[in-house]
Amino acid sequence: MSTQAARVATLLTRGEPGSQVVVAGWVRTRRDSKQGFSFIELNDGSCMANLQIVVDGNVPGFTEIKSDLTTGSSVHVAGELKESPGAKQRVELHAASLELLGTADADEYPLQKKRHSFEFLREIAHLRPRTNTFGAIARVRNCVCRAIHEFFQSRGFLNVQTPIITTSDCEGAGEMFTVTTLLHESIAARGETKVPGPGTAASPPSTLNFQNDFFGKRASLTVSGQLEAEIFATSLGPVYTFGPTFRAENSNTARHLAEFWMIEPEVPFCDLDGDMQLAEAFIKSIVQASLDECREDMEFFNERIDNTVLGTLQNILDHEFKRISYSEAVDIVTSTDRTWEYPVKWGDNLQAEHERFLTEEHFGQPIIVFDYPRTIKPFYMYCNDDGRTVRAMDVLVPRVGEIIGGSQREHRLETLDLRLRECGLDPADYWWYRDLRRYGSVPHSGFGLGLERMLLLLTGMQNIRDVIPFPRTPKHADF
RNA sequence: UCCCCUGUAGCUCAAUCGGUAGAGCGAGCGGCUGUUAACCGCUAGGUUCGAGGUUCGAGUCCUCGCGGGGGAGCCA
Repeated sequence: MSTQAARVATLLTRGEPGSQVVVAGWVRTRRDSKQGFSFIELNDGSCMANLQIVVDGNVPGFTEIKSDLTTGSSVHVAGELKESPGAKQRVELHAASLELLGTADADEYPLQKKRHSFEFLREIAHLRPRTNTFGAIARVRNCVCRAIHEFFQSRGFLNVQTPIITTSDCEGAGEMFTVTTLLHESIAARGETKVPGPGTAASPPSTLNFQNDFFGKRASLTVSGQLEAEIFATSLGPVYTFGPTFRAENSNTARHLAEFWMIEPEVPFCDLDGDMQLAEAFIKSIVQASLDECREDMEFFNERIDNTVLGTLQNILDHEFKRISYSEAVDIVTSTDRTWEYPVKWGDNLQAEHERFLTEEHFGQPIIVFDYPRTIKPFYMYCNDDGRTVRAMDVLVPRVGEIIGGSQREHRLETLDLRLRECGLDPADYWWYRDLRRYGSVPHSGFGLGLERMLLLLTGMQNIRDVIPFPRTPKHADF
């Protein structure tokens, strides 16, 4: 085991026939021949494809362990790489030695040599990365994360770490998870020594005095790093955050998670037009990187998950995102002869059915809707001169819907205070946010991209719970 | 949180009007084969999600609970 194993991906693409190599991974399937030799499909997660191992019956110890080389077992193999006479692979490994590292009882191992439903695999999230689909998702997700950093770093953006525990309420972003130690203290006060685990019927005190809490005031898990990102953007130039985000909404859909990852750029001296340009270039760069760097995985998604994926992505690369104002969007939706479950009028939120119609049918490509009514948007968005709209924008894409939400920020102190009060908020609570407007205020803009929604777009997967390794949703936080 | 659907073998699903529990895949065994979604034969595998109820009789009908899916709202 002292030898560093080669990766299957490297061997399949660049492995030299005749070279001595060592590999390690998990058996996907084994086929035995009458002559006593076997074919083993070995997967090590480095790529979709398996490496075919040919094991002759006279390999030391092979006949003894052969029956244990079942789907899911792990092995360490050394041998010579040879050109393969088979049509489906360029090279194969002829084993000189083969060591069984761990068995996987075929009667019990949940992953069979057959197709499983995603619902079933979600129940065995600790094993699903061993499947083709979830391996591909993990690799694409990794590629996307790298592409995101590269996009911003190459443009001089600074990566800023905004807090996960926060006492600022980014109004409009939804319910927050409270972070508290008061439960521990109340339990200690009752003379109990152990804190009940999740799911135990702990009875919290009827009233919580957060002045006695760890932070001396109510603290929560962040729903957005935007307000803090603005601090650095108005000091250091363009910045971006890339971190986990938490929403305690009781949302039970294929597009919502209680814990998800969000990327939030914030750019000083930038208006909404610049913000929209940045959003479009950003999405296109991620799409391009996935197609360039994960070709095999992307073709798998197109073949086995959703055969419109590659077409949709190419369409995204080939066209400018269509920009329409909220007012135009309402006009289009109301002037079509379709009947809507929820009729819209100016001032209403666009419903999912309207957004889908616009991006999937009417335009057939990603669109950016901008200048929304101020009454349906949060306090921090820049107020237009018309007195009734704010400089907000949503990027809508086919099948997924809203993938980016952003805005130009209100940088005029008087207008900000007006809006805070209009939204029923106390300007005093936002004293540091207001200071950014009192001292050297500048126009600035930003947006948030949901990483998992981006992955839905890229992979064609239907459920957001399947594009994050360990999904957290109401009633679900296993693994 | 609301509306609709659903829960049967390890997995995916059948089971007519309420009348003896079935198939495919997977697994085990055997056969065949430089194989590769392998193929052929045989075998095993069930508290039909749980608790009540209606009925001579419940997988099937009713009530409640729990789980899963789809849609909606909230949003990324």
